[in-house]
Amino acid sequence: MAAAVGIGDDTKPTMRESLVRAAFQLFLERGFEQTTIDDIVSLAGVGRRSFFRYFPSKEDVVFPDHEGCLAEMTAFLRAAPPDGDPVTQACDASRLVLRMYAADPVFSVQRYRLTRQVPGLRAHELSVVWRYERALAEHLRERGAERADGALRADVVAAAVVAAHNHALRTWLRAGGEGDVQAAMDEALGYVTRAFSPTPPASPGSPGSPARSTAAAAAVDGEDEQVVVLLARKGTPLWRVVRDVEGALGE
Amino acid sequence: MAAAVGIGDDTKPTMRESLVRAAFQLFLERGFEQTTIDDIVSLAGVGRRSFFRYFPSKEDVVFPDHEGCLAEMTAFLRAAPPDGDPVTQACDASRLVLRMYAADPVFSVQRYRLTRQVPGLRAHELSVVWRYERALAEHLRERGAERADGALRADVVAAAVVAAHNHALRTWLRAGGEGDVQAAMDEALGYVTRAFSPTPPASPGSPGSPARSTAAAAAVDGEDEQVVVLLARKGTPLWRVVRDVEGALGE
DNA sequence: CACCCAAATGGCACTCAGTACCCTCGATTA
DNA sequence: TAATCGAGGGTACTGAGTGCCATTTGGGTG
Repeated sequence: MAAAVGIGDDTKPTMRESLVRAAFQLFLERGFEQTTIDDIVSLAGVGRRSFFRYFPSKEDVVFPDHEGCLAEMTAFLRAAPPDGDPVTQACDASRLVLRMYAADPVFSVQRYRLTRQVPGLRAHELSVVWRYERALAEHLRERGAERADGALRADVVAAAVVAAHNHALRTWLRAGGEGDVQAAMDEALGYVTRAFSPTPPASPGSPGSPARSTAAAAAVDGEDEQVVVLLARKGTPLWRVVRDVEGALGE
Repeated sequence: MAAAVGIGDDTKPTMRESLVRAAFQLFLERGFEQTTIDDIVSLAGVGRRSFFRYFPSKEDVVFPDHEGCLAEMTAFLRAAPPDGDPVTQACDASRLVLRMYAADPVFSVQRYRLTRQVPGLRAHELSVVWRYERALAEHLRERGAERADGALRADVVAAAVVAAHNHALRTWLRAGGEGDVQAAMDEALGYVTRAFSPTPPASPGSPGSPARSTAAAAAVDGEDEQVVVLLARKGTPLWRVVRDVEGALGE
């Protein structure tokens, strides 16, 4: 998943990149509403019709990578081991989204400031976030179907995970992208998992069942501690690595 | 707060009521997107300009009473006793919103079916719900400022309350407005209050505390392809593995 | 090289939401 | 009666988004 705006890329930028770059330049220097589609496409030097081939609406150009990120997240959830803790998996899925933001802090902060002051963008962001939340809730519902209140719990936990995620993320964005997002996210998600873990989960390093060895990852019993060895080609999709290593780590 | 559409009201309907009535008639018989503002105002027998005097957008006519309901809720929260339990107050505030829906089940069900199948309306509803959630979060933050994690907790609890509210409400709406909403709402909100009760289920060995220094990853150039070797203790939190391996994988 | 095909792009015209501005009408009041 | 004021109506405009068709581009293939 290349950076949102292909800075430092000496190859000819794609149409998407040109449009995003032109749009953000204008949005930042004169505002979202004060910028028309015609302004964007004329700065990018492309036809007006092309804009709507790449972005269904003016708002979508502000979130150019969310469609792919959502797909990545659903793939991650689908590939999650059925015997793992669904809440933990949901948290890990939300960390996947955080990665996208953290990959380009400057861009993320610019976008945050934009969406904060443009009501139309805030509304659009809500519908984006809503899709993540639905994906999490669906996963939790499927994996927690044995509970009597499974559907309710799924909705509530998904909302809580998203809220914690947004809290940590926005605190970081408000601070201009300075500081340790990961740590803040860990704390926020930890708060959620603590609230929704009726049975205190086994502490890390539990001498549990032997790990199932996958094609890529395997557990090995060392002298005094078990370790996991993972081999993966460079460029392997992260979710695939995660899936393979997750079982071996034994939760 | 009078019913949304003044049925059985023998006085001359106000402009608002005429517009809402005409709009819903057309939305239900030919769909939201297939209905233009001109259609609505000509059916209502008023000028086109008048529509936008009463509703800032076409979507707003579908939620004619939310502005007042939100004001009612914020007033309720502001008037809540300072020594009460903020979470309980937030739940009660959400019950206030439920009352608005339950006051006119037919209208609520019609609107639900409409918003479910029109993306634009769903997006608009999200921004409406978002304002309720912000109001709850603000209240929780103000009333729970003594906690260290007050702001995080406020966001998470507000999201959980709203999610529980929506779960119960939508289940009822999906069933056509039949059954006891109040009971379902009590159960849903009870689930949230239990999860965030003043005495949390203190879980020893909390999963939030990350194990230190457990994973390491490095990229190695092989004969014909690069591979990544990962070593990790069993039980290492998955997110930590992800963090360590993602750099090595080189995107 | 000529040709062709398919995808990508550009151009044009159109619908419709939303806004700015001004007009009319009727009721109240100085 | 004149001045005022508020509710509503009318007109024209901007700009987002769409459908349709022409044009270009970049391979293959004879």
